[in-house]
Amino acid sequence: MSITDLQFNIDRDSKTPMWLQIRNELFNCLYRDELRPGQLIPNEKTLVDLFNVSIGTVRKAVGALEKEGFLIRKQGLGTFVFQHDKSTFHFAYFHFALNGTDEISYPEVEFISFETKKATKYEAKILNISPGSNVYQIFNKLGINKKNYIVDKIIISQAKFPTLTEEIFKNRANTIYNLYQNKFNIFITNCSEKLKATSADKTVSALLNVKLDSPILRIERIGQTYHNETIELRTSFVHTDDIDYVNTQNSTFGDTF
Amino acid sequence: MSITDLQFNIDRDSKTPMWLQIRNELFNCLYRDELRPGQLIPNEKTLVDLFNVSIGTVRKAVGALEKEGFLIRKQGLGTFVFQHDKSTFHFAYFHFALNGTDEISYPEVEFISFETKKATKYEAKILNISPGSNVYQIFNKLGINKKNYIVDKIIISQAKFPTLTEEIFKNRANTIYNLYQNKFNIFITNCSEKLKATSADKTVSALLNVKLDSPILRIERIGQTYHNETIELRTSFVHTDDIDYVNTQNSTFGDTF
DNA sequence: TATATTATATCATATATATGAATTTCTACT
DNA sequence: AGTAGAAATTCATATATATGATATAATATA
Repeated sequence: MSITDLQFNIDRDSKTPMWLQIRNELFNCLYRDELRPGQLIPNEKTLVDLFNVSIGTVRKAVGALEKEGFLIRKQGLGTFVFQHDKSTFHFAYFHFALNGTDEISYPEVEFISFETKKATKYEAKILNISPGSNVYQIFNKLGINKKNYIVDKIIISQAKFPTLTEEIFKNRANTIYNLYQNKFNIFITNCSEKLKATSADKTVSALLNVKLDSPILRIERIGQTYHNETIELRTSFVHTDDIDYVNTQNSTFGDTF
Repeated sequence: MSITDLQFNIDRDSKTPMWLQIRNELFNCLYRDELRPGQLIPNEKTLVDLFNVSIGTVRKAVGALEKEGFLIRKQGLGTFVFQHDKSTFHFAYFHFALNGTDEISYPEVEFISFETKKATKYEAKILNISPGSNVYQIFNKLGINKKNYIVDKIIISQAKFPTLTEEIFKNRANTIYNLYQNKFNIFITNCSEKLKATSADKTVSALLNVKLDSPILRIERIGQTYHNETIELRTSFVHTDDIDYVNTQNSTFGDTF
């Protein structure tokens, strides 16, 4: 079933503009997986025929999804569905820069452990699963320039990744989100992070080679899909003596929609 | 001298698109102060005549500046230059939410102190002034629901705010950025923040009523103008037991330009 | 005077169309 | 086989125009 076989209903008398209706229809195709990450979407002329509108209206709809980050337009080539990748990961999700610099460098990732355990009450609440159901708990160390600064604890529901094993996780050739996307058909579209200052407990101090009770930046990131289904709870413990968490607002402010 | 009297040169043969040239000309008007915060800019028809292009091209240029946050379009009313205000401040610059919630509430600000001192080497470097030149150092306490969580230290160059006094600062009716904007003609357009975990020193522990060496989130924010001239160095010390620093990426990612 | 109606100004949506730029694919030539 | 050039595909820019939606201002009416 190709997208070009689908029937779309654009209500010309609706109070919601046609371009927005088209944007929503295309968005639905994305999360219903009728358009998959990396895939080429139909060209503008085809979309014009499909939706029976003018090309300007199609361009406005596609432009909105491009601005939101779901589509990537390439002149002379076509429009593609965004996919997680080493190149795209970078700016979107990694917020650390070495002291004194503003450059965000790509982190080195080192696997620590992979285990199955029962979800805590809090984890279950966040992941919207029953307390006590199985989750994978994965630890990684992240570093820059051969020095480790970050311990990552990932919690994901086993039910959503039934075939995941330590081997598959360790042997992935790309980013973790790319693994979710390509092997499990789960596409993380938005993240929100909550930051706190804490101090190093025994585990963290050992892994990061810092003193017990050293100041540690604790980041809790929630990764969600198109319809805000929470997939991943990732807690980072960061030793910030040599690196900063960087957050830049480029313009005065910006409502997405 | 009104903007409508100015002469604009749009090169129709340039490789940079006309809409971008117009966007840049309008942006220049903004930072040259020919269009001031809150001001109504010429309507689309006038801009069409001014730049001698079609209305679609004008709309694309204005749309870009709107997306960047510099202009605010209001249907039926006109297009205005963004201004700092209590209502706009909110989402753009205050990143804290009470534990368990995602709502970012408006903080209560309490003045602590205002003094003139010599810039440290680091402050001078950030503010691009000579070490030892005069700066104002201003302390504030910020709270949510009558409880104080944040101490803010503001450093600004005296040379850029020659007439600023403690009285003027304390008696402002609006936000601090609004004061810069309206009384000193200095408009902060972009901020970048660097976060670290530290621990409470004597001053901070006293002001926030926490134990010495408690974990403290330290945020260094640099506020800049249109051309990235650094105006303000603001360091926040945050007691994060009850509040989180929240950072949300709404879509996969987003290049502004 | 207070309120409802009408007119006006301004941005928003939508169509139709033409030309340009970037990329890939095809084709002909050496 | 390899390369250069032409053709085709696709998105980007730009113009012209018509109609709609929204907010304010002006006017008429009770």
